[in-house]
This record gives sequence, C-alpha cells and structure tokens, in this order.
Amino acid sequence: MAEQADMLRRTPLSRDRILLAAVALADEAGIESLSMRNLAQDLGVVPMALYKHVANKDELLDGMIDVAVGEIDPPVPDADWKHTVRRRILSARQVLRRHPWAPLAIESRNMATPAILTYLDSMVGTFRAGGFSADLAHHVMHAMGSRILGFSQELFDASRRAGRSGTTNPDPPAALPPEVAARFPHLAEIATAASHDNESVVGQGCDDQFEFEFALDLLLDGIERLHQQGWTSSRRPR
Amino acid sequence: MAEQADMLRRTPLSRDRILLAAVALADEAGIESLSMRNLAQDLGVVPMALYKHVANKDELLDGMIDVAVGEIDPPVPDADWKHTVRRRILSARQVLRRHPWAPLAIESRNMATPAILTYLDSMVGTFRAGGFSADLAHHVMHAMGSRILGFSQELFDASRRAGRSGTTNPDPPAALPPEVAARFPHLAEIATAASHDNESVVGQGCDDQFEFEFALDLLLDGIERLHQQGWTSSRRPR
DNA sequence: CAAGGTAGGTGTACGCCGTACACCTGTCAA
DNA sequence: TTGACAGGTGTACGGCGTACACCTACCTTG
Repeated sequence: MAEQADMLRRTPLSRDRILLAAVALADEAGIESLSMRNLAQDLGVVPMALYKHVANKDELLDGMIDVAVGEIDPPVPDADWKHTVRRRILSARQVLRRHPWAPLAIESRNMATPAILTYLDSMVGTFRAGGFSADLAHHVMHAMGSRILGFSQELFDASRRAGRSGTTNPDPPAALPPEVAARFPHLAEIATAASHDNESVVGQGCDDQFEFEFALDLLLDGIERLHQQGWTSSRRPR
Repeated sequence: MAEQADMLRRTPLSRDRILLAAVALADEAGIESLSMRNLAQDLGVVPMALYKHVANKDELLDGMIDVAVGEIDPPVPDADWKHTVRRRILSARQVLRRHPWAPLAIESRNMATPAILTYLDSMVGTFRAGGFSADLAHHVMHAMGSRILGFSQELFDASRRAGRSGTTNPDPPAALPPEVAARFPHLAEIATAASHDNESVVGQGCDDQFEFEFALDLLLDGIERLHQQGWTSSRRPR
C-alpha cells in the first residue's frame, strides 16, 4: 500500500497525464465536475500543482479538445473524395460521442487549437485532391461546418475577431498570419479564395451571410428534391 | 435626482423586467458578465431580490432564451413552403446575431423551453402544409437542426434522457407526454412517425445514427452536384 | 564531492460566484 | 385596527479559479 502510494507519487505529473486525467474525469463525471480541485484530487496532488504544467483552466480545456480531436482517424487514401470525407466525418462523430463534453467545449472556445486546424486542413486537402476549386472548397467547408462537427463555422472570423473594435476593421485583408499559412497551406489558400476572386468586395476574408445562405440553399434544394421524388425511409437496406 | 431614484425604486421588479435586463446585459457585456450580482446591480436591487421572481440562474437563462426565440418573426403565409422556411430561418439567424450568447446557451441547456417548442412546431407545420409526409418532415427537421439554429438535434432524446440510466431504457416507446403532445401536435406526430413505420426497430423514437447520415448524405449529394456542374460563386447577382 | 540553481509540489489567501435562510417593511383585506 | 403576505434586504456558506510565497529534491558544474 505504501509501495503503491509511493509509485503513484513517484510517477511525475506531466501535461499529458493531466490532460488524460481531465478527459477521463469529464467523460465519466460530466464537464461540470471538472474543477481544478477535483482534477488535482484525482491525480493525488494539490490543486496548484497543476499550474506548473497548464497556464490556466482555459488552456486545460484547449488541451483536452486537442486530445479528443487527435483521436479522429486519419484520412484513408481513397480515389473517391466523397468516401474519404464521409469516413472521416463518421469517425469524428464517434469520437465526439465518446467525449460528450467536446462539442460544447469546442464551440465555446476560440477553436484555433492545433489539432482542429490539422483536422480541417487535411479535410480541405481531400477536397482539393478531388479536383475542387479553392473557391468551392471554401464554401463547402463552411457548409459542412456546424452540422458535422459544430466548429469551423467561424474559423475565418478569427483574424477579424483579433481586432477588438466592434465596427468594421480599418485594415480589412484579414489574411492568415504567415507562419500559420505555412503550416496549413490548404486553409491559407481558401481563406482568401473567395474574397480576391472579384475585387468589388474589398473587405473581409469571407461573407458570413453568403456562406450561411449557401449552406441553407444547399440543404433546401436537396430537401426539395427528396420531397418531389416521394422519398421515404422504407427503402433502407435491412 | 431623488425623484428619479424614487421612480426607479417604485417601478416594481418583475420577471419580465429581470429577463429583459439580463438579455441587455448579456448582449452588451457578454454572457460571462451575467452574474446574479451584476444583474441585480443593473436593476438597482440586492442580488437576493431576484430570487423572488426566478427560481435560480438556470431558470433565468431559460427565460432569456425564450425572450430571444420569441423575437423570431412568425411565419408569413405563403403558398411555397420553401420561401416560408427560408424567411423564417433567416429571421432566426438575425435574432441569434443580435444575441450572440443565445446559440451556446440554447445548446448547453435541455432546450425544452416553450418558445423553442413553439418555433419548432410551427416549422414542422409549414412542412406538413407543404405536403411533406410526417416521416420526411421528421428527418428534414433533424437535418435542418444544428446547421440552422444549433438546436432541435437532440430534441427527441429528451424523453430518453429523462430516464437517467446510461444503458438502453427498459420502457422504450419514448412518446411525448400527452399534455405536451396536445400542445404541439406536429411535433408529436413526427416523434413517432419514424419508429412505428416498420416494427423491426422496436426501440427508441428515432435512430440518431440514421438521422446523422441522412443529413450528411444530403449535404454530400448536393455538394457533389455542385462540383460536377463546375459551380462557382461568380454567378452572384451583383 | 560541495554548492547552488532550478523544476516542481505545497499552503495560504483573495475575490468572485450561486444561493439558503432569517429578517424587515409596506400594502391591502377583513 | 390588525395581521397576513408579497417582496426587498443582510448575512453567511461552500465552491470556484488562481496569485504568491515557500519548500524540497535533484542535477549541474567547479
């Protein structure tokens, strides 16, 4: 017993151990039970010890999000973009069901965490490899956004949001910072695709209203088609 | 000045006055500044005074959601269901942009508030009046769900969630309680439409996985169509 | 091998939160 | 006139995130 306690104490705290314990606690007891105090207790440590490894609770949440998003299967190489995207998104869904706190956590944060950017970037890459124009890929990502994962919707607002003023930003180009653009080339590409493609719209990287209506009309047109052809769910395989 | 203070004090606190002040505070200062203490101060009153009109903070949030959702325009009578739904949803979007705290608040709560149920019910009514089968309307509501408003996704899970056990509920029919069904007939109708329509699926009111894939494939098919016909956003009106 | 810097766990304390509970006060019915 | 009651007040409690000073065990370097 003393031996076990000793072993536990000897195992040093680390950012990863904290993140994993936090995910486990949120999975099992719900996100509302995830306090620095409860988490520290689970780790057999005093609350302030955590702060040697994570800056604060928000950073802890960001780390947890990255743990969860990192569990999404990598894309399987496939000639067909549609299969690839479909499998990937279904994998993401399974992950988010394993971690019920994750969708809300993702939506409530800035969502510029590395794992999310990686995920989105490789998704854009799949579309591009499938022959999509950067312009279409841009709108498609917006359309997929909140329906499928609950994020990506406001991704390109991040640069705009950085400028604190509530009014329109005086320096509008809103391109990604270069080091970010280098790490995530597909994202960088589509971030500007929609704006410079006709110069009458001088301002922001993308037009929220247009993106929203694009997705809405896409859904509505599909729904209308189903309606017209008398769709019914009885045509299921089994 | 004493006169004004007197007038302010004389105006009695009421649930509506509290709700409106809470919405205003959340709109202007952000939802994270909405504490019972701050809200009470805005109303020139001591924090505990609020509890004579709202049971607790969660109930306050529910009331705020109803205030916001109540601002969505009523449906305009129109022979075309598509126009009706489109206008309604764009109105909802405007409302949610006026109250940026609302989407997250809605998603983080049980979302069985009266205004939300009314909104959803009348939306279903529009589809049904347009000739949709209850079955199709059911799936369509799921597909619209999170993309358009961020809610309705888990609506029909409410009854399932009421049974606390994490495993499958022993009494599966999961129909709406009769008094709810009476108030929201269209919702009641589609809640059971998908389940009893072939009896091989004995259990729950609807199949989450199927709903998700339905929406996903709807999107993907539409996207594929755009892709094949070389869609570009340059075809915009102005 | 001695010295001392440093990484990392500890203890205390502060200000904020939601809210339970006892209390007071003005109004109105009987 | 009385007394019930609706509604605002004051105090207090436990929980939260976390600043800050401390302590301690190890590792580097002469």
